[in-house]
Amino acid sequence: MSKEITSREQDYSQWYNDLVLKGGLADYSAVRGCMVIKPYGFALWENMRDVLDKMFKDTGHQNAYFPLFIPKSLFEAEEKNAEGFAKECAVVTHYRLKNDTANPGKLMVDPEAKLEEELVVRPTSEAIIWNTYKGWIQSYRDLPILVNQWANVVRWEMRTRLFLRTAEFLWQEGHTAHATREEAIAETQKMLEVYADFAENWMALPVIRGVKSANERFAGAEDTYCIEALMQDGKALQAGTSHFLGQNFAKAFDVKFSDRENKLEYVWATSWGVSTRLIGALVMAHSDDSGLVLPPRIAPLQVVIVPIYKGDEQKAKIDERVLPLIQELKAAGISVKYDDSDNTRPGWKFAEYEMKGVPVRIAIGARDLENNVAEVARRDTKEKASVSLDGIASHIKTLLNDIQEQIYNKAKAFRDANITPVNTWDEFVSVLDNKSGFVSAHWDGTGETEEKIKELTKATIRCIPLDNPQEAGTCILSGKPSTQRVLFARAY
RNA sequence: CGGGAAGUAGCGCAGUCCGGUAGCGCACCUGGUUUGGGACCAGGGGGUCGCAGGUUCGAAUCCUGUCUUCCCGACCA
Repeated sequence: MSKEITSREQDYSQWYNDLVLKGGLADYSAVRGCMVIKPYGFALWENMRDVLDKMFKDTGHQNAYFPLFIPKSLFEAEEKNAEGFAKECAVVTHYRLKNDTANPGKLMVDPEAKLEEELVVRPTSEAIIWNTYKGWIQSYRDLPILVNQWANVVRWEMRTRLFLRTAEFLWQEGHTAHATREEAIAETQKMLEVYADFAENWMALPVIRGVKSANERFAGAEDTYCIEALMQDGKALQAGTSHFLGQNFAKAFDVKFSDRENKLEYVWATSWGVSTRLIGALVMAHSDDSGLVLPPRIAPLQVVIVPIYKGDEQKAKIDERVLPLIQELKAAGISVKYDDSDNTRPGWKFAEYEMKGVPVRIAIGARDLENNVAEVARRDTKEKASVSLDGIASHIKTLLNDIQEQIYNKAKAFRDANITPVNTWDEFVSVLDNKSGFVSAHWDGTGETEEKIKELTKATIRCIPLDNPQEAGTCILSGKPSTQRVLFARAY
């Protein structure tokens, strides 16, 4: 089967779909808007999950698990949050099916099994968690509560895209409770930094740390912090969010604690999450027209070895040299696969592993053995080099680190080259239409202006960068005075 | 949810207008030759034509409904 990939230039959306499908990450399913994550894609997610999970635990968090279903009355308790999600909630109304007597062999919803109270399938878990926290918290001695859960959530999206926006997706959601405002804000910022660290150092994805405008804020939050990444087509993608929830949920669920002076106070809250959407970001940030390009630190498979031989005798000699090499690489903590299957030829394997984004390929043939070398090819640049078999394991280890760094540097150079400061409306529109990427511009700080800009250009404020330099200027649309630039972009 | 397109073997497609034995390439199986960028020869298997109704002697083909996907829009943390 030939697996041609649509080029980015020809059709960026189709290129993305081709990569996800042909790279073996995911498949469509029989359920509208829901995808099947295939073993290779799930292995990638597991690697990401494991790293993040360790980071959460290293910062004092513990995992727990809360129910998938949320009684409607709990869900609606925090009004803004409920309102924000209401339009995309799946709702369970019945608990039983029965045989359809009018239609033999078919089932129907049993009208007598209607639920007394409908259950909302969680689009996020603040409600059920804060309802639970009420029972866990009495005194300041019970705080902080630092809990995370790995879960699936459902948001009934109108238009879905593999990994980027699906009706059901996997994520983690951290939910913490604190005695003071300051501590909660510090937690929000700390977790944002964990996300940024993960994105940059593991996914090789440069991100901008920032705060959302009021319009883009999480429903029910006082402040939403985010990391924003730039894709190769110049569109921005929100890669993670961390919310300072103030006392909104504590008030909605009546969660109070006695402080040291025995005064009753409402608890301060945060929540933060990243999802399988990160896989979409990974694909779009690094890959090329030959397939996926995965950063070595989270690639499901770091090295593939392809033998090239004529006849069993040569194959045996190659095995003799390769098997110890595999042990050596594994001992160095490198994941490796020896693809000596005989049903495809080397050229096919080369193309296949390029499609799957395996960072390093080693090809070994009879000629190489004579010269005590192997051909080492790196996926990111497709450069090939002849490398001595003596000490090749340490060479590979260095190479993997180098690839990780190069991928990051390349993405960062692209990102930095696509943050364009503008001072006039004409420039603003022109950059969005002709260059795209982030546009750094003055904004008067009002929701009305932001909304108007969105209507006119489809660009939204992605974030107000943290540590943003303050400078006097005038809003590109309204001309009103502004104290700082913010980042606009068209986004996923 | 609106507009457009598509669904026929695992994948990519032809056949549909004009109803009459379901085809091609790749993949798969067997045997052989091969193996440094998607090998070749010979033989072989596999499809209730997305699903459900309808029209007809007869439906992949015509009609109705429905599901899934893609593109564009609306919506979206």
